[in-house]
Amino acid sequence: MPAFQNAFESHDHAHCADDVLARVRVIVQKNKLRLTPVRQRTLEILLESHKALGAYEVLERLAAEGFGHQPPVAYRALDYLVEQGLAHRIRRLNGFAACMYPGADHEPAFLICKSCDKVAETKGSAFDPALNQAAKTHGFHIERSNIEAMGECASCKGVL
Amino acid sequence: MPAFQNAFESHDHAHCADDVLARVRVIVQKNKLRLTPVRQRTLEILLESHKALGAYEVLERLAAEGFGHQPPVAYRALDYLVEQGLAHRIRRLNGFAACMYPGADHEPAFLICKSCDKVAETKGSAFDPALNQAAKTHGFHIERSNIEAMGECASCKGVL
DNA sequence: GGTCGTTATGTTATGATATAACCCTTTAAA
DNA sequence: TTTAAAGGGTTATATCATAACATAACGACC
Repeated sequence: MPAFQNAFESHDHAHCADDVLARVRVIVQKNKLRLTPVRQRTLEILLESHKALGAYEVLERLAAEGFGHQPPVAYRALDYLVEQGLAHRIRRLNGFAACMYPGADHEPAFLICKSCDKVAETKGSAFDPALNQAAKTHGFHIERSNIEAMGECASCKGVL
Repeated sequence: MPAFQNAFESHDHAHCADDVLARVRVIVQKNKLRLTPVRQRTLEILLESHKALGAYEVLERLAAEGFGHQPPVAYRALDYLVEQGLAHRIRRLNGFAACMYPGADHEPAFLICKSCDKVAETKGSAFDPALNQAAKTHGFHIERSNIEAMGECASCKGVL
């Protein structure tokens, strides 16, 4: 498993997505998750691109495919995926993205390209050292953390 | 200037806030910022506590003090402060907090206590090493980044 | 195989957050 | 002192998210 899933370079995306799905299947088995049809499709929709999707975008897709038409349908599926570590919330974009390292139990970090809107995930091995140090010193217990970095990817830099 | 502003321990907050304001005054002078009444008050309101405030909470306060009553009043003041580096947006909380290190040009990192809702800012010296490395390797140019860590502060851990 | 508590999925309605567009006033610079 | 730019107020609306409730599906158990 690579340490960095480069969403920005062109790649065999079908393989890329299938690879994630294959790992998801293992986790589903192992943890006895109930990856129901809505949830499965929601994850697949997220995996179609490396962009973060808003809940309402996902909802549109789900509705078109015969699932419910109301916001909670999408939010529930998305929240479930996030809880199970199969997706992440990208707060800066009010959106969601499939986790590229399902099962790896990591603190996610994201590179977000302001030009093409794509999102790449890195699997940070641990909490940021400086932050971790500060937390330790003052007795703060970190449960979860995430990093969102805005910038521009190589492809877009070349274009502009 | 300390490397970590501990919002969670009891402290002389009036001094703490005044200290920040004093540094802000220097920056305002140096950069010829227009810290108008709404903006100044908005910053002061943020500085009253170590909690992140929603735009509508700020708005209520401003309205009560004779400023405008509509959302853009608060959002404009808050956005200005963020642009000038005098405040930060805490996305996880849909809120804003005064910057504790104005003028220090840093990538902020936050410890957010889930129990008392207070927010402490650390002045990360640079981008997260792992993320920075990934970005470099793939030619991604990071412009801004921030870290938001959820957890529980020492005071709240003691209580629970 | 029924039954029963739990989980899932759908609904309607509403809450919370954020911005667009417009108009007048203030500011600072020519 | 005119004038362009920035500020601050408004109304209206867009966008994002959840509360509360009803029915259906699941799965553990006797």
